Amino acid sequence: MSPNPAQVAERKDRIDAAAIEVFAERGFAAATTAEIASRAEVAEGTIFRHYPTKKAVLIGVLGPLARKIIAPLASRSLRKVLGKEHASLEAFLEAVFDDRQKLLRAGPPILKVFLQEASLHPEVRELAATIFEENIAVAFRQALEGMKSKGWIDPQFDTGTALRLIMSIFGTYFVMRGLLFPDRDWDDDRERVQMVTFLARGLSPRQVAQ
Amino acid sequence: MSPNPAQVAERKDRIDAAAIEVFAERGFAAATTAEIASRAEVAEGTIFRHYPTKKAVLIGVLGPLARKIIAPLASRSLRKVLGKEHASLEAFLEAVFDDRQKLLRAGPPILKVFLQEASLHPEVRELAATIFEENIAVAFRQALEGMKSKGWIDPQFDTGTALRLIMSIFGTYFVMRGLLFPDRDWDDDRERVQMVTFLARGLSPRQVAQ
Amino acid sequence: MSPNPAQVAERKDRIDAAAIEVFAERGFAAATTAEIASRAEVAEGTIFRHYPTKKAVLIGVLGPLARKIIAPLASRSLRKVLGKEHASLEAFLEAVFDDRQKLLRAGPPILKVFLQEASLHPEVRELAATIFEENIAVAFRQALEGMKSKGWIDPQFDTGTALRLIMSIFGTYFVMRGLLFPDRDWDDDRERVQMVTFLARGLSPRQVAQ
Amino acid sequence: MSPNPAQVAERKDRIDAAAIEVFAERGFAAATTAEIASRAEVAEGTIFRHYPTKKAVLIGVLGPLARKIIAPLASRSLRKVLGKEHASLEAFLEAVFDDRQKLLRAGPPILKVFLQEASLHPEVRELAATIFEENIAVAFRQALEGMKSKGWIDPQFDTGTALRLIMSIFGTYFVMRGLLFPDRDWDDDRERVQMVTFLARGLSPRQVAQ
DNA sequence: TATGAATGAGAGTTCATTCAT
DNA sequence: CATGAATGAACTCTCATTCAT
Repeated sequence: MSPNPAQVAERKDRIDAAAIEVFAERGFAAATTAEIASRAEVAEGTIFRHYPTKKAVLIGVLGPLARKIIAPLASRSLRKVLGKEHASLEAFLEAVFDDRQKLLRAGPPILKVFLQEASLHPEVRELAATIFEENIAVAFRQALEGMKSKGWIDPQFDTGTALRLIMSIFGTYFVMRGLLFPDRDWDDDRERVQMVTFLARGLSPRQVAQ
Repeated sequence: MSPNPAQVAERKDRIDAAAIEVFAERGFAAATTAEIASRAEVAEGTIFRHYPTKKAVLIGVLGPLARKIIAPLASRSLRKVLGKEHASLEAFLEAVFDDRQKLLRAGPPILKVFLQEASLHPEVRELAATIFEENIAVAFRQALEGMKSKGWIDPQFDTGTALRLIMSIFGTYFVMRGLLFPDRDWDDDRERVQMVTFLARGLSPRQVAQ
Repeated sequence: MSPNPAQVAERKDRIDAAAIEVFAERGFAAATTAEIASRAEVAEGTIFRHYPTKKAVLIGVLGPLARKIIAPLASRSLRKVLGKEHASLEAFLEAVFDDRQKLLRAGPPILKVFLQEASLHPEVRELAATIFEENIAVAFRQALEGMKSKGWIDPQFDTGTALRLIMSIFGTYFVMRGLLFPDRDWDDDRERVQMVTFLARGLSPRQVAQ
Repeated sequence: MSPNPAQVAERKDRIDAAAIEVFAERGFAAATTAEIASRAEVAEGTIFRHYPTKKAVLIGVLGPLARKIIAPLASRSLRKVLGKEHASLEAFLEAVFDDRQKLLRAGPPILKVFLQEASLHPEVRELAATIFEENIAVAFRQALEGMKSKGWIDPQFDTGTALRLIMSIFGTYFVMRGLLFPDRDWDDDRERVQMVTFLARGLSPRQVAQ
């Protein structure tokens, strides 16, 4: 009974997608529900049948969509990372980089929204932290622990810190490369080599001169 | 009331300071000229005698203020970095870290504004890039070149890349520590040691067993 | 779902009852069809199968419901008033007061709606006038005429005026007591005595010193 | 400095007057700020420089305006009532009636608003009670006490009750006559005589047959 | 007949900007 | 140059009403 549930869901999906787009382009505060509605090809009032306020759109769209996009990609990544026996720390890091890059090509607008709004809305911050923790950090730390015991990573580094170091290098690169200065000349391969070399060298125990 | 130039300038300074504060707290789009005016203890109309639009306030306040705050601190930092002969790459990196940390304690609101608005306004992005380039990057690269020739940094790293690697590690730490999760437990000393160790090891040429 | 006529009627009754409730609480303009629907446990659209517009709900609900609630109570009252031979004007007025009070305890929401909307909607005004006229005034006037001929009521008072005088005193008391200031301390018995004494004395022919 | 304060005040007065008008015609909930603005010949935004919300317009306009209209008239009335030595209770009541009637011709819209909104908004209710108490009731009760001691009013009536009885009779008449059924045929003089006779007779001590 | 998602006109409110003083 | 009241366009949100199911 009542309008086709599939259509209802499809409409909500269109609203969510449009919202992410507009939030990414304009930022939350400058985004208007009118524009979201028009991109979703939906009446403005329809948005408010699905979310009580504009802010609820932000929160309600970020969580589920992030899980839909990040979770599957993250688990693919982790299968690579954990499943395969990597030949070396470098090989592991290369795999991580490549995977992250694919992830970014899949869902950049939502990531932009996270970056833009995190410092303004504590809810977004916590959401991002939770999603990261659940989908990435846990398994990643496990992998790093494994490498510590193999002697690939210096045990003097706290696992959490090591994770942050890796993420700092790759994350900053992706943010600059993809969001801030996409028009600069980037030599991805060259940068990747240097980052991986640097990370591997930095994390591995000091080669004692023997 | 009075065209006294000193008063006029002082008023403008109050507007600028108030603007930065409000932009940092609410973000550009959610900031209101009314709040800026009230914090500056100035009539709303007065803002528009100094800037034609709200956006002009953002741009016009970011540049000069950034130069006023960042330039002096940056040059102090560079004098330390370039003037002193550091005993090692680690010593250099430690000095950089400590200096950056002081800088952040001095002017966090303006930095928050840069971070928040960079992805939304190309002008801000370019401004930040220019300021960084002029005040930090040039001299910093010089220092890095010097270390390359001393054999402290592996010449396989492009100087620009090396700079970005260092900034990635420290920058990400400061953003997380100061802006995103200031309430988590942070052991600054422990983290600093690990970051410096990691950076030094990662950048220095591989210790060839000899 | 089912065109079962009993269910249909029952649903309509639920809508009517819910409508009166909500109109009484919020006033017609601030009442929403959504709230009426939810209290009636009916879909919002269902309301519009029974009434073409929200205003039609008001009008269409007030008349029949008023007749259902007021008419029976009023006729009970009139039987008391007309049927019994009262010992005095006071006794008659006491009976009226007590009866009115019971009536008010039975159907206050609908009366509140009448009071609130009468000044705004001519239809409601006319409806109230008609119901009052048909169910109360006619018989009441008859009773008053009887008392005039018994010499209990001064013939100088027009019967309609006398009716209004009685209704003014009791009505104002009930509105203040029940609707406007229910939280004040009211000594109902004391007030009743005074009102009845006052009314009786005011209406009865001047006691000529004999 | 800044726009002429007299003009500002005049504009606010226009808003207040327009608000009362629209509230009286449509009721608070159905009144729109757009209509108030257009009648006041003011931009809609201007209303919100004077009042934070529409509800604040209601409250903020009712109080001062009521004091402006009711207080002077009430005091005039009271001077008549208290200053003059009335020849009889009837004379007193006639004076009251005439005075009230003038008051009603002066400010009916605002009174309509009070009547309409009192049952919906406790603030309005309290406001009305306060204004009535301060401007009318206190002095009126004094007058009634005086008449009790003169033997014009039966001391068995509580003064507050006597006040209510008088107000019930006159008030109900004015509401029906002016607001609810202005189009009926009303013989004001005839009604006045009857009300005054009725009130005087009802309140005065029973003429003991001697 | 009943449903309830969708609609869109219009509500109250905000705010950058203007301008008479 | 400073003021701050006024503006009105644009915003978020509400709600009676419609209509495919």
